[in-house]
Amino acid sequence: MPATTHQSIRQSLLDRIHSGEWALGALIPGEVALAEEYGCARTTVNRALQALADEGLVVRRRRGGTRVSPQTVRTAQLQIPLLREQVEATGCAYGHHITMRKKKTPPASVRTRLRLPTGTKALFLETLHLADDRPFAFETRWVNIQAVPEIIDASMEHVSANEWLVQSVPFSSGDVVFSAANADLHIADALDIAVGDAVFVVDRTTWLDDTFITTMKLHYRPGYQLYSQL
Amino acid sequence: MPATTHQSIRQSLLDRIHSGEWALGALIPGEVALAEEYGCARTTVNRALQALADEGLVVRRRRGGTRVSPQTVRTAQLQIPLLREQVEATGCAYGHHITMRKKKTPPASVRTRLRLPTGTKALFLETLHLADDRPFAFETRWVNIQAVPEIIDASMEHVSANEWLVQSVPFSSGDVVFSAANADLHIADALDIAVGDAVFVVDRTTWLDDTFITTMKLHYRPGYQLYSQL
DNA sequence: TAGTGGTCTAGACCACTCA
DNA sequence: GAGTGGTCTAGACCACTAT
Repeated sequence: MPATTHQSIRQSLLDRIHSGEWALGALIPGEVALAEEYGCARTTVNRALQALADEGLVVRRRRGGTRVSPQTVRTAQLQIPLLREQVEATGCAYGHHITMRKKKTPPASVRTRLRLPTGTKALFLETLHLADDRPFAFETRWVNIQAVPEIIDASMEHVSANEWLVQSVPFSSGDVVFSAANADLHIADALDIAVGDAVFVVDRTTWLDDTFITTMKLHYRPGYQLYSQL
Repeated sequence: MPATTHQSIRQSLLDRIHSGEWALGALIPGEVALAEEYGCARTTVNRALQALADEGLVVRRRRGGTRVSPQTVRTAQLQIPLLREQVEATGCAYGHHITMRKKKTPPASVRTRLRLPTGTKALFLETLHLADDRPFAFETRWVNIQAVPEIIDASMEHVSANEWLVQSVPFSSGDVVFSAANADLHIADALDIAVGDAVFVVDRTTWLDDTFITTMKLHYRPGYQLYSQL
């Protein structure tokens, strides 16, 4: 006897979509009909369909009913784990080196993007992340001292700046940009690779309401892959 | 007077987290307490907290209560739009060229990964995607003819293989891998760039239950960025 | 074992939008 | 105007787990 939980109904509906019972773009029976078919309350069916809608698998409109999403492209969930976890997941020992740490005035390009007043100083950090003592990723970071004054006194010996911030400061919004670049001399030197080697680059900036918290740029050693399930 | 909708409660709870009322890792009042505070049914509070839990902002455990997630790293939602949409979003006209299309036996490396029986033929496609008639991305793709026989007769003049598949065939699971690579001669030639230039690479494979549907590899022209909100 | 979240129900009203 | 999804409520029982 099948349980009539919203999860089991979600799965059943999913199966029926995959089986071809409802083609891409086709109309699905209404909530009341499905509730009767499954022998449960409409609320329960609603919840199952809501879940599918959140995942982008169906499209719902009042009066228009529920349709199977006409396109199969979905949004991928990206994990973005801590660097330490990424390294440890490969079975290597994680370590890091702070190669630079100083208060200074950010260049105009950075300052305007972060909406900092002219003349403001920010904390600049360069960190080399290691896997089994070999370079894994090179990080450059700006931190807003006004927003996170505690960071000045934080010891970064055992916990990287990334990890310290993630465990200490909330943020309300942020963005990530992924790209590929040829290593310049500075990067190549830090990662111990050849100039021109293709490196995977991640740019991340976070905000708390309208105050800038931190921005970072990560250069991964060649061979790095970012994996995601659909 | 504030409406007591699950959305407004979600927002209010979010604000209280951002304001520091509840620090990272701190315990949030129980559902009954919050329901009383907001003057609504527990179900409504539950829904708001569920939403925050789905987004990874809070962690909930029976008997243990609800806590603000101790780490601010969240999962990013990646859009993965159609190439045509990516191109048109930049204000350019989209076009594509199929530079190769033939049935052939995939190499062992591909065959085993896709769990195809030895000797099986599959459809191999090479497509050049254009923005304003200039190369934008180069795609190589394998399609399982057994799973998608209709593709043999599909005209690809006006709709790319990518788009045709996305609009015609559902899938139940898939994976995406992002990486960076130096362009080899073949890629450089197709994209009209120099050998060694860093290209952004996307690998995507989709399945319907346990049958392989298609796998593709996309090489983007230098300068391409993948953007995502946190 | 007690307290928390997880879930289902039955009923109700509302908001949107298609015909 | 009618039919669909969107949502809230009040109550109930269950499942897990910290103490």
